[in-house]
Amino acid sequence: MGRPREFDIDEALDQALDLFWRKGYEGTSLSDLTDAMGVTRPSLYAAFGNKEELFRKALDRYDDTCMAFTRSALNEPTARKVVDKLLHGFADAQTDQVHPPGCMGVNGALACSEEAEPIKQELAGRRVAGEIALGRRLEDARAAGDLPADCSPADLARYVMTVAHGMAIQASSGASREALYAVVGMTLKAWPSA
Amino acid sequence: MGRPREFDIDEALDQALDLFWRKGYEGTSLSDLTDAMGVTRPSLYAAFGNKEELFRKALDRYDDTCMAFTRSALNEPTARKVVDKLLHGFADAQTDQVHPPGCMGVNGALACSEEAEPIKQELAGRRVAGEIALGRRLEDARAAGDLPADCSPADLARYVMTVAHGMAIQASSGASREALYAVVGMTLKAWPSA
DNA sequence: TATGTTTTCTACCGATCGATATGTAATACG
DNA sequence: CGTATTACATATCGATCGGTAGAAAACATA
Repeated sequence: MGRPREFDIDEALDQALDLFWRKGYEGTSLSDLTDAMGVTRPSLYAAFGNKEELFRKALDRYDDTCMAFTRSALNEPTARKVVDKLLHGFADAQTDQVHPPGCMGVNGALACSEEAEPIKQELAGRRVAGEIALGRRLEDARAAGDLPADCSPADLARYVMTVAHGMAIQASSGASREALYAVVGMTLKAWPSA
Repeated sequence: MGRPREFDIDEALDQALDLFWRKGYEGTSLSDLTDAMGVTRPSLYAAFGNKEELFRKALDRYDDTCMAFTRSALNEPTARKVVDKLLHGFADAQTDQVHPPGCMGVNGALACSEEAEPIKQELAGRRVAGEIALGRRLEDARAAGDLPADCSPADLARYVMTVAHGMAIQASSGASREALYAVVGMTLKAWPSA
C-alpha cells in the first residue's frame, strides 16, 4: 500500500555504483548521486538509509554482478586454469568500457579521512577475503598434486591478487585491455608446474 | 628582512606528506594540515600558495627522498638486478614503518571528484613516466644482449610496475614486508634470461 | 628610534558537505 | 467516499570545506 516508488531500485543502484567506482566514496557527493540517480535527496535517504548504506548496497551489487566471475573461476579444474580465468576476468572487468576503468574494490576508498575509515576497512577486508579464498583453492590443488608440494599456496594467492590489484591501477592510468592481457601472460610464466 | 619564519619548511612539508600519503589529497583537510604542521592557516597559504601547490611540493619531496631508489636502481648493471632492486625498493618503501603503508603515488588521488582531477592526472602521469623510464632501460638491456631479442621491454616494464603498484594496495591492506618480498620473488621467477 | 617588510594571529568569508523537517501527491484498504 | 500509508518535492539545517581580511608582532635597515 501507499504511493508507489517512481524509480527502479537496481537502476538507481547501478548509477550510484558507477559514481562510487569512478570518483570513490568520498569524492562522490550527495548532489552527484541524486543527479545521476534521478532521485531527490529525501527519496534517496528513504530508500537507502544514508550515504554509507547506499555505498554498501552498491558494493554488494558490484560483487554480485561484476565480480561473479571470481566465484566461477575457482571452479576451474586446474590451478593454472583458475588463475588464468581469474586474471583475465579482472583484466576484462577493469577495461570493459561500460564501467569506469579499474576496480571498485580499490577505487572505492584506498586513502581517506577518518569518517570513511569503515568503508576503507570493508574494502580491504573483502580484498583479503578474496585472497584467502584463492589460497584455499590452491591448497586443495596442491593436495591433489596439481601444484608442487614445496610451493606456498598463500604466497601464490598473494602474488596473483597483487597483479590483479596492480592491473586496477594500470587501468585507472589508461592501460588498454591488451596491455593488461600481456601482464597476465607474464604473470602466468611464473606459475609453477606440477 | 622582515619577521623570520618560525617553522622549518621541509619539516612542515614532511608532515603534510605524511597526511597526504595516509589520507589522500581529498581526504586531508586544511585543519588536518595546520594541526600536524604546527602552522596557522594564513602562514600555510603564505608559505605554500594553496592546498594543491602544497600537495605538489610534498609530492616533489616524496620523489626526492622516498623514491630516490628508483633512479639508482636503473643504474644496476643487469636488467634482472635493476628489477630486483626496484621491486625490493618498492616493498621497503611501502612497509618502512616510519611512513604510512603503501605508495603516495597511488594513495594520493586514485578516484576523486572533478576538483582533484589535476592531481589525479599528475600522479597517473608520474606513474607512466616511471614505467617508460624502466622500459627504456630494458630496451638498452635487450640491445646489449642482456635480455632475449624476442622479449618486449615495454611489456616487461608494465609487468614490473603492475606488481609494484599492486604491492602498494597489499601494503595498504596490511601486508608485511616479508609478504611483499615473497611476491617479488615470484615476480622474478617470470623474468626471462638471455 | 623610526620605517619598511614579512610573518603571525584572530576572526571570518561564501560554498558545499551530509542529512532533515514539513507539507503535498498518489496509492491501497475499508 | 474516508483513512492510513508511502513516496514525492521544496526548503533548509548545522558543520565543515578551502581560502582571506586586517591588525599586531618581529625582524632589517636607516
